[in-house]
Amino acid sequence: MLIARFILRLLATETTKVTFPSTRTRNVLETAQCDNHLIHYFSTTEHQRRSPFNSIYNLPNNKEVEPLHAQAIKNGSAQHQQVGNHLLNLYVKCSDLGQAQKLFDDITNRDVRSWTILITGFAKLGSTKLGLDLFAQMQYDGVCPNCFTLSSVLKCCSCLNDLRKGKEIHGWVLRKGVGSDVVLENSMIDHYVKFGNFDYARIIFESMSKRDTVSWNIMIGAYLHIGVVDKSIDLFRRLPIKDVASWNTIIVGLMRNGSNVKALELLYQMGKVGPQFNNITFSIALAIFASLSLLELGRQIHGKVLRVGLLCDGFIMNSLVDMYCKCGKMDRALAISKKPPQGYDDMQSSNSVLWSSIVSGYVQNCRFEKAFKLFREMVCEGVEMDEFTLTTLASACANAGILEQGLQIHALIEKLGHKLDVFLGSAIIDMYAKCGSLDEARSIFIQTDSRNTVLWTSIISGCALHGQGRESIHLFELMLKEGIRPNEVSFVGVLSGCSHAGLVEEGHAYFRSMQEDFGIVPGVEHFTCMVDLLSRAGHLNGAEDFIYRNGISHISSVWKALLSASRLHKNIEMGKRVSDRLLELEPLSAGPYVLLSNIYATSHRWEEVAEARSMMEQRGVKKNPGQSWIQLKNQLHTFFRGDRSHPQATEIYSYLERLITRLKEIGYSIDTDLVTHDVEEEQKELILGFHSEKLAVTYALMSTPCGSLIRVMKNLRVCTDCHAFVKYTSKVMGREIIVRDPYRFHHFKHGKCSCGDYW
DNA sequence: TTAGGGTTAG
Repeated sequence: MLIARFILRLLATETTKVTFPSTRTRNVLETAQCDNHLIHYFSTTEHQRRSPFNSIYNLPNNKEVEPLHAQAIKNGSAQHQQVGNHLLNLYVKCSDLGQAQKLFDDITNRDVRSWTILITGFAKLGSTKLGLDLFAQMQYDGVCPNCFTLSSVLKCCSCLNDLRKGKEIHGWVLRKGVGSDVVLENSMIDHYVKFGNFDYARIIFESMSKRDTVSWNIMIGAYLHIGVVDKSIDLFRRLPIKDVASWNTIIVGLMRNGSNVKALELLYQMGKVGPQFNNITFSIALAIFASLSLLELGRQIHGKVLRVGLLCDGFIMNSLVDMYCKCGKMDRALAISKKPPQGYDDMQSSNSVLWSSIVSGYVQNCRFEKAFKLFREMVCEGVEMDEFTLTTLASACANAGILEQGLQIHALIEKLGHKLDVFLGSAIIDMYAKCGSLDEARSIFIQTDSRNTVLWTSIISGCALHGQGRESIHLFELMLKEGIRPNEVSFVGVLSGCSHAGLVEEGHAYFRSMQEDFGIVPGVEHFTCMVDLLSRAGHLNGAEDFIYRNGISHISSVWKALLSASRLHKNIEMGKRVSDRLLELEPLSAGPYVLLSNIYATSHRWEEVAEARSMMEQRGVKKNPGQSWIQLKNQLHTFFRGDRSHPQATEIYSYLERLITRLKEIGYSIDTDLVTHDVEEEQKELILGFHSEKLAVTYALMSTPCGSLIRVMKNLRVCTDCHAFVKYTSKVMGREIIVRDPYRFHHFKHGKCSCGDYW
């Protein structure tokens, strides 16, 4: 109901109008009577330039300004202050700083406004160093700056991270008694906010004799920036006149603080009682709908955007594409992205955002091959590869487990000279960890200089993934020592580390500390880790008790963990009870049936095995087939259980048979308990012999040089027989073998596995 | 003063 009313209101709204040039500017020109062409320019083009949404479209083009300039030179008025300043303004507005500088040098009687226009131009267009140089020259020339000059100079200081210079300006203002000017005071507040000097900002805000909406908006934004959501909402409610920027600021700030639903509520309120939406509001609305996967509302905005002719706005278009990608509608996203935006000021960057959204969309939808194909196209078309795109690509390599491609992405990052910020750093650490190179992940971690919670969590989880529970704990403690506050994911990392290494006591302690010291309410993942920890360590009854005590018996993942451990510890009674519970919760998932039949098979209760299998068939539940893959020389080789489709299948099977004979000589015996069908011993041996990881390891042994590392990826957990098989193989063949299953890594070396047979 | 794409999880 709320949403429906919201949409109705939204569709009825009109949008803010912005015109250029302002009436004031036009009057200046008219009174100056400087040049017929200039007056003609403004009087005839204003209505043509009018666009309801964005001043970008109202900006002049330098091809239009140049004839005006030429005419003014002809009339001898260009070097005069009034006309000169106005032309200067036009050049700045069309971003032609070169011409602006030339003209500035030509103006004979420059006043404070001439200096200010150019300094403001430098500040707005990012040439902040030049802005400060010009300010120094202005002071040298003895020209006294006004409030507008100082405001732009402060902006330059903020961009250049020059807090000292900003403070100098502040001191200068206090000494000279420039007087209270709201624009200047706003800039000072903004400057201090950007440097995290929140107290200074608040002192200035509270001492202001007159505040405008901008002053309030900056403070609201500042509170949101430091995560003080309640205070920002309080300030927003007290704000007497809320303009469109006030609403946009609070809504986008809530979204960035993770309060998406609250942001949605305020957006609804804005539609009901607030000002008309502008293009920024639409962009924010699309981002909210994207993050909440509200496709229908996103579509409504799309319709509105089309009706008001906003689709050509680069920002809006990118937001729309991203919304469709995040809602899984890649075709819609691609269709929109085909139409290039018009009148956009930074095509290169906009294009990069667009490609990045689509690559990210493919990664989120697990279409890694498509993502890499797009990446290759981006390289061919010379699209700028920024940190955003590269982070997404690193994440794709991590999820697909393709180390070779990951190495290429890392090399590209270094070639382009990108610094590993927290995002890129975390993604690269995660990529190396998930591709099996924990040492490399550690070395990258050591090299990073700015580390936040996510970056620390990436390496902690990486260690857990490789079964290095002690190392996970060590890093977690180091993180605490450095004053970095763990979040809920950090605890999943350290708990799963404890679980993989059998560290029961430590796991319990962290689970308590998470709630008591950090106030984090345990979620499904934490509970699952705890049940896993307890049950794998053999405390099956304790784990079941934990489930009921914590009121989590409706969560299927905790029962799955317990069921898996019941099989590991061959506890049939528990296995039966747990699988019954699990089948009630998830009647259509294959896992419980397979685990249950495995439990019965372990005790040779073939009737029950058959019963479980037939129940599965009757309900139309299909088991996900076991699959392993390896990458050799840029080519993926995939194997299924009993697969004979590989061109070298005959050689692989004969090699495998010979290998098994050799392994048996040193003590390997096939664990026939694992076979889930009631078949003859010899037949069971054959079925086990065909498990996909055995085929993949065998093919790797045949195709790679002696002594080289073998990496195998697997979609299901490794069975105990294959685990033993790979252990013996690593000993007999003198090879290091890494197997990645969906939950962790196994490093096999000299006949031992890094998991210590505990997985 | 406000807008778009990025990282960690049984």
